[in-house]
Amino acid sequence: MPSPLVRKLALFSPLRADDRDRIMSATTHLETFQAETDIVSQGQVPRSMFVVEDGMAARYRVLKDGRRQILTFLIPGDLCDLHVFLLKEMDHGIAAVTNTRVRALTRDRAMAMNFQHPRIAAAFWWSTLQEEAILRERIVALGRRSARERIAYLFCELYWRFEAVDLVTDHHFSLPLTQSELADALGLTPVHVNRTLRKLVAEGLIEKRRNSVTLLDISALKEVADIDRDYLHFGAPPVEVETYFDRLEGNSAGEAAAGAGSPPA
Amino acid sequence: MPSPLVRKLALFSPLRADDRDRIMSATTHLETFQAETDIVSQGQVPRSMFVVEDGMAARYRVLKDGRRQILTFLIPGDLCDLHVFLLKEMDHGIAAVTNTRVRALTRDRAMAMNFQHPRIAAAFWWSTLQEEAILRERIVALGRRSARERIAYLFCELYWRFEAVDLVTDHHFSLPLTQSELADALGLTPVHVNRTLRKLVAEGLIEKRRNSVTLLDISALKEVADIDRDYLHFGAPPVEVETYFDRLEGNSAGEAAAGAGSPPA
DNA sequence: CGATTACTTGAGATTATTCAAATGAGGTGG
DNA sequence: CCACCTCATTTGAATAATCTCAAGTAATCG
Repeated sequence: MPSPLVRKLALFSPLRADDRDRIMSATTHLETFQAETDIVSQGQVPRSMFVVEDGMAARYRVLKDGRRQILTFLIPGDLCDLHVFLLKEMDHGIAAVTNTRVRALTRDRAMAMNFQHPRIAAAFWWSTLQEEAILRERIVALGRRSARERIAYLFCELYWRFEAVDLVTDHHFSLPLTQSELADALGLTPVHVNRTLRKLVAEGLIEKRRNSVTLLDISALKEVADIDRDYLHFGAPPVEVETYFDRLEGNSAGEAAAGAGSPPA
Repeated sequence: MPSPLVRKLALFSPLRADDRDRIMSATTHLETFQAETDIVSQGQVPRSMFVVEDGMAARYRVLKDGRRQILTFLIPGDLCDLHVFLLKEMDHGIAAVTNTRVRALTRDRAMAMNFQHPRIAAAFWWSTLQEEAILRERIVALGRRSARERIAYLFCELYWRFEAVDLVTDHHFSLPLTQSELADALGLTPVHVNRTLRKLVAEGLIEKRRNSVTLLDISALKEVADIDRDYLHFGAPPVEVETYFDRLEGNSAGEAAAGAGSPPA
């Protein structure tokens, strides 16, 4: 049984078996966080990065007066704060939404993998880019989509992301979020989320149980939200990337970090 | 006269003189884009990445029915789509807001610099991380801040970013955005931007001319928006980063890409 | 079972939008 | 220099979306 991380990376990255093994063996340490607790706190200097094994977490920020905005949800397979070693402190927090298990990865090991194994660096980078694309889509949603469209959008996104790590069965996936949390993610009020949600239910587009959803009509939801799966950038990287790594390994297995600042073209 | 890129990188990155030279000499090709034209279009497969030399550009997405959301503004010194070589097509477009000059950087050169010079890779990465932080802050603004707070937030952000590349004099900087563009960035209507803007003017917090703003009372604006400069992550990286690179160069000037998957600790 | 938390529903208040029209600034050609 | 044009800004009034407050219902947990 491959970890969700490996499952997700397999969808896009130029990783090879040995790199996958490296990642696997660097992330053996499992840690569990109770629901509602911080995995990383805002302002903290993080000591390690991690991969979500199961459960669900959320990046969030709170304003002084208590208003909260959930920035992203982290689901199994998501790499988290790979990069953080370059920054001094977290500008947001990460909290477990449900009980969540994560695999920790120390700063040192992450840096070593990142700077010594180009294919791993590329995979890490792809992951960051997907995260960025997810943030952009959220901005579009909050800035220009109605409440109804926002819910449709978020459900589509989560559906596709869960699907990518094999956690969807028959259009149904686990979604342990309260309406209040949905509201904080979508820039709405819990009350308004409630009304809008149950309108979608009434129309037969979705089915909502306490800890899960079923998307009964995905193409209708896509239509409502005006969204397409492409922004998640699943799918193999461009061929040139593979070519590039082959060339890099071919001509410099032992000197990739040396000169050669100029390109072959 | 250093380019704005180098000026910006100097604020945080572990780059050394030789790396800076590499970047400079890889980005000699200047290109000009007229206002309102696309620098990169949505759906396009980008052939190169670039650095903004002067002018202003915006990442944006448009929905089928014409609603537009501006995601980020690109100002001089901003590195743009470093990463893009890993992805197949753009999920958004980048348009020049005013006449804008950019320095192009081919895919090959960018990949070479990124994978063969760890300090450059780190600088690129930092830049991506800052971009991500900017996106997060925008999400907080659109999701949980009022119109008034959003404008205050955006002006603070641009102020700090322009300041970082020495483009602020006496609390005053160039801002060639129409109220309509501001609206598309902030998830509001032009009309509402107008009213809110002139309230801020009336209160003496800002001064707005056709193509520029003066922030008359930044601490009041920060208060209004409940925002702090820290999220932009300007400032030197943590010491461990510098230590890491020293070690990396010390023990493997010519074999950084070889084995050594396990960390020293 | 009682306590707590999540969800549901209603009614009125707000914020921001839409539509429409007027004003102002900058540029162009005569 | 003026008449004219265009585009951005400003203002007004009516409307729609969403929020707030408040109360009630269902579900969960010890």
